Amino acid sequence: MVNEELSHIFSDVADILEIKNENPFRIRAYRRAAQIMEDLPDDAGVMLADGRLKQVPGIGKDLYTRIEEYIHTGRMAVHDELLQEFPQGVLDILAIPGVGPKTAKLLFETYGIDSVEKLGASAESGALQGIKGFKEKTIANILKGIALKKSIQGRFPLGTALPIGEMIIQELGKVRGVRSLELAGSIRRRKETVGDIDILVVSDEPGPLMDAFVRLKDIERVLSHGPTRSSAILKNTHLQVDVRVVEKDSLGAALAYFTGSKTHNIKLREIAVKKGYKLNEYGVFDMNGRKIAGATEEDVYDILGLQFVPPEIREDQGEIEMALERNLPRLIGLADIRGDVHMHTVASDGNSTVGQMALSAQALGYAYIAITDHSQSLGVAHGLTPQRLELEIREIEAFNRTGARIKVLSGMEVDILADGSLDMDSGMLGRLDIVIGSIHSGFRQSKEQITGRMIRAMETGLVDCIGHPSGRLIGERDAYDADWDAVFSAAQKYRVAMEINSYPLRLDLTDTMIKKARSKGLKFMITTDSHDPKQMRYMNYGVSVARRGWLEKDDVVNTQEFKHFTGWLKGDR
DNA sequence: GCCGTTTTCGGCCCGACTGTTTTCAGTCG
Repeated sequence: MVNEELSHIFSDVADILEIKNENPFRIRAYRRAAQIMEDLPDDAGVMLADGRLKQVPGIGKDLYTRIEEYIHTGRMAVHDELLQEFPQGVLDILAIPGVGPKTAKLLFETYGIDSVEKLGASAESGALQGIKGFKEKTIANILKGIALKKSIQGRFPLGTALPIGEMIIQELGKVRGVRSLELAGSIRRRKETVGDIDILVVSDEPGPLMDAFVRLKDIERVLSHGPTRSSAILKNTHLQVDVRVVEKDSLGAALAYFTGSKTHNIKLREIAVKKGYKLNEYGVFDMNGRKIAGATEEDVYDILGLQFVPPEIREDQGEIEMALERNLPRLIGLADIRGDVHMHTVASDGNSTVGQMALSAQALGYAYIAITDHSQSLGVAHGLTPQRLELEIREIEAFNRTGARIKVLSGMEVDILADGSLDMDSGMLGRLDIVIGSIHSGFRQSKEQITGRMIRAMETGLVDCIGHPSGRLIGERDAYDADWDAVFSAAQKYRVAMEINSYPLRLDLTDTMIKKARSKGLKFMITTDSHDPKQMRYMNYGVSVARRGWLEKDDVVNTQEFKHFTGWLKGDR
């Protein structure tokens, strides 16, 4: 994906400029560009072609030209030239925790160390002894950093990090003197992957709290241990956890600061400066240094003249401008979901019966669910033949006669076959309350094939919703290469909803694709795709993604009460 | 390198921890 390539290149350029001790604001411009490329709502090449790239804030004349150059030639001269001066190995060294630009430069220019391997060998052989600023601890830290880097590859899925963060919060909550604990950082923004876990604590006894944290049994290594801030690496996952103690009357400012995103924060600070204030993690201060806000996040946003911005959309994607106009969307919440309408039973690859799934959903407060087992071509999942689907429909009808409060809809997650046809005869599908069409095979088809395939499925008029539309699995499989403009336009034409699949490794559609789909007027269904009653709890992940995609209650069909939801399914769209 | 109802030049966000420093630089978030 060209956006990721550009992000890496800009990040490399920023790194080398930093090693060269260049103008820090020029470096920041490149860093920001790297972030912007990652968050772009569409392919940079497409946005270049249709003129939208020119409008992107933070991409000025120079950066625009460089992006253009890369898209047309596959290279960027400034990047190539800088790599001539400082080879890739130096950038790898810079990526080691504890090694910054100054150290990398010194090691390379004075000692010719241009790879992590050489650095490791020099550290072990004692060759680094005697270099100014290098004593035993520094050298030991470099070796630890190299080992750590090897063990940590990339980011962690939200579904991994969030439960761990909540578990640590629970543990630390038992420590004497603790008044409140909050997750901050990208985990609070509910980004689909997170780099680390940030926790803020208000405590009457910070010292013991910090001691308790670094002694947690799940901690493998303590990186730092101070009176107000400590960092450690967890066993097994090698996730980094940062804990900070803040004063009660600074909690709001600290939450805002440590929740980020970085670009959102910088904008907030700029607004503060324009008003003659100073904003830091302790509060908002007037020109006399008097604190005028900080206890709650609401106060901080309010005194800056902004509407409160929900954490999930603090990505500097226009939310600050809208908050200034008090025009933010009212984001959907978990409590708005009335029914979970994509789940499996023992009939295909689930592990519970219709009744068990239904009663579990009822306990969660839902008014309705839909049973949507797989179709027959998905042999590995024991997909249903028409005869077995017939039996399942009867089983659902029988459950609905038991007098249970919850209503069960009959449905199917029918495979969209390689040619775009559906894996079940249309007569059967027509009898069902809800049909989700999904792709489970032929992921590597060409862009034209995949796009045409999805559109043909929608043209049948039998599909209510496209399941896990992009097909991506976080960290395992990229989204299909489809023409999403064409797919979403077809979905709009045929009034087909897009699923937001809450399964933690899917989270599909993604936040940026949701924004794009919504801009075409599409509706959504947030579902869990549960194969077990426990998995119904994943709904909060899907809702988080929807919030990151700026969705409101009315954008999501399964927020409607039963009568209206079934009305929508019957064609009242 | 970006950006602009005060500016096309001169601004651009802020603090904690570590290690080695006897007063601070480097790194990180």
